Amino acid sequence: MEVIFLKFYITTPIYYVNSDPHVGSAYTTIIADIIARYKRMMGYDVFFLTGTDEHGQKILQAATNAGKDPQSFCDELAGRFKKLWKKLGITNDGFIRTTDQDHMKVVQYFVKKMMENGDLYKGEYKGWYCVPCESYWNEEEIGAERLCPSCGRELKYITEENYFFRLSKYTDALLEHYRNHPEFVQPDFRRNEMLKILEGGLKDLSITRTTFKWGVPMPDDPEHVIYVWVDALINYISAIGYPFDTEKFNRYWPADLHLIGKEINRFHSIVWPAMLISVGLPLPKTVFAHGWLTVDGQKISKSLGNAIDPSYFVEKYGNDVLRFYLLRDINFGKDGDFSEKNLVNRLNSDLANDYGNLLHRTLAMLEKHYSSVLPEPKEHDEIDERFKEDVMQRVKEYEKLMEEYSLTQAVEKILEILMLSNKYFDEKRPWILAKQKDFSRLSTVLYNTCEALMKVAVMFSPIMPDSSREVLLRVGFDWGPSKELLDRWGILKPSVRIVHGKPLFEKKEFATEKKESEPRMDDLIELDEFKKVKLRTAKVLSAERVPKSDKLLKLIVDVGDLGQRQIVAGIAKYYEPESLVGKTIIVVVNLKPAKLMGVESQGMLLAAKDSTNLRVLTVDGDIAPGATIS
RNA sequence: GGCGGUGUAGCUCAGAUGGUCAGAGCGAGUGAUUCAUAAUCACUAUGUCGUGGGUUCGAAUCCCACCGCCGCCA
Repeated sequence: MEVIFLKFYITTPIYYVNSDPHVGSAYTTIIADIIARYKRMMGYDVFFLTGTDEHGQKILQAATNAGKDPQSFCDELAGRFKKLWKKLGITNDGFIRTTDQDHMKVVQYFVKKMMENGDLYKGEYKGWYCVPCESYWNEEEIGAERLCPSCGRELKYITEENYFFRLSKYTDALLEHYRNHPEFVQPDFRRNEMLKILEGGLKDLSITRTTFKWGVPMPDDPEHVIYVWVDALINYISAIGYPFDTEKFNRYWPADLHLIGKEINRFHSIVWPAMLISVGLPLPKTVFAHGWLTVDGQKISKSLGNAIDPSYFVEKYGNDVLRFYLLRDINFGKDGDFSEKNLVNRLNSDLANDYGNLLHRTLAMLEKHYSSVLPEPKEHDEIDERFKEDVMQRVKEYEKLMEEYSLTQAVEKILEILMLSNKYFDEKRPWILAKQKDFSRLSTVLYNTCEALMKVAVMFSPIMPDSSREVLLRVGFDWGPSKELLDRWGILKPSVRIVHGKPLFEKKEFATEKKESEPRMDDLIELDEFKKVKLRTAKVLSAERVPKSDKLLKLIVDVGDLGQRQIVAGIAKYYEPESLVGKTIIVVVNLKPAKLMGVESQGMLLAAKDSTNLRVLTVDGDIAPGATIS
């Protein structure tokens, strides 16, 4: 009889250690962790791998700049990644470094095998090369400036003898695989991009370098160092024992999911599979290329200084909140914007209000009316039954969505349960039942709400492990989340002791105060937008108070070729009408007319205001009324 | 330059095969309620479904053109 065993091998990219980890790498790793935890909960034997990519010219450069030898530089950076993952609650089973001796041996073994299979040949490369990017560029790609299309730096024309991988040979095999395995590359729009490349035919790939030494030496030809990407990709199999620990390797390979960012899709969806075919290994089941994060609408970049340190958010809001926010607010797969303001919104409304408060109000009543002992549900009606069905339906949908990596949609199902539960609670009015001493119905309401909350905590547990554990403890569980807890209604044992406890999530305020002199990047406007505002100089011909208003003055101004305008302005507290006459002021002339206290205003004058005073803007010296301002 | 995608309420976005598809959440407003973390529940969107044409009895949904943004490739 065949024993069915469920395994799940998931990987993140190995991160390039030329700088500290930022939200981008944290995002990928957190998502992978969520999937890994989910699969474990569902009973899979999970192997979750992450690690660091430590070879190549750029690392060498970064190490040199830091005044360190490359290995100790890498050791330090790899340590920082490990530390951050620990802080983020990442449950990786392996951490691979490409400078591990074991890994380097496997790379050589792998490349040798490609060679034996006739997939490598020595060729001469002539052309433009970007040293920092370790990339070759075609003449057509670089333009007249001869700058690197990727980093913008100067290119060198070089002639180099390299080993090439016969990537072109695998075009058809890959196309075939794409056709037979529509789930191979996700999301589907990424798959289509790769298909287009394949349909255009592949070129052979240069896979060694001779200009530096920081890498894995080519077997039997140590003048050559293996291209960093080839080195890096092999991590996915070297980390699980290929080719020496066959038991472990056969257990986990092929990978179920390579989770990556969209920028490295081509290496994972074309180059890597071709390499695997070359040595006769099965291909990973799915490559999922997620989108990029922007921060407050801006691309993450060092020059903008917005490369956020994820630790900041963990310390300020807690790990659960950060993880929840990333899944909830950034539609997994697409690009999305990371903003602290939205994070606080989600924390307050979804977590503190809908989730934490529901738990709190439920447990408070149990404490008060049942001395913190979960009662047995008694009388029930069609509302109770419908509630159970609605919840269980969401549970099933959640499982389905998680399976297909629709993570954001899966979270929405959990939140739907919370909304249903709050609604159920309000419909049933347990506080009224308590006053009426209707314990037969009160017990049912409180039990059902607890059961729903337990399910929510279980569903949330891959995403928010800490708070989920807390909720489970409070409703009387001292063991971890598992699939069984989701399978049917009525898991909670009556008579178990519950714990009321403190609010689960504390609300936060997001300080929006900004220095006006320091506009944030997201406040910037296009020149076009500014140009929409038509400003002119205007000479004040007359000024008088608007009757029955202590704020408004009515001015008649001369705007040169635009004639005279009547402007109503709220400056009466700061100016005597007559003192304005004769002044040349600045007015907006294309503002929609508006009526203030029944008086039409055909424009707006500009004024500067601080906490105590207001002064009308004027011009420096004489200029004709109606002069344009730009 | 080629190919692909996208443009829907203030914000973030859902809207197979054209006909309750004009929606959800957040924010805002009104009401209810008081068990609870000023929480919850109900009700409220006159949105040119980017613009202009076309096909059709009928289009956010199909076709063409244009504008904007994005991606992949070159």
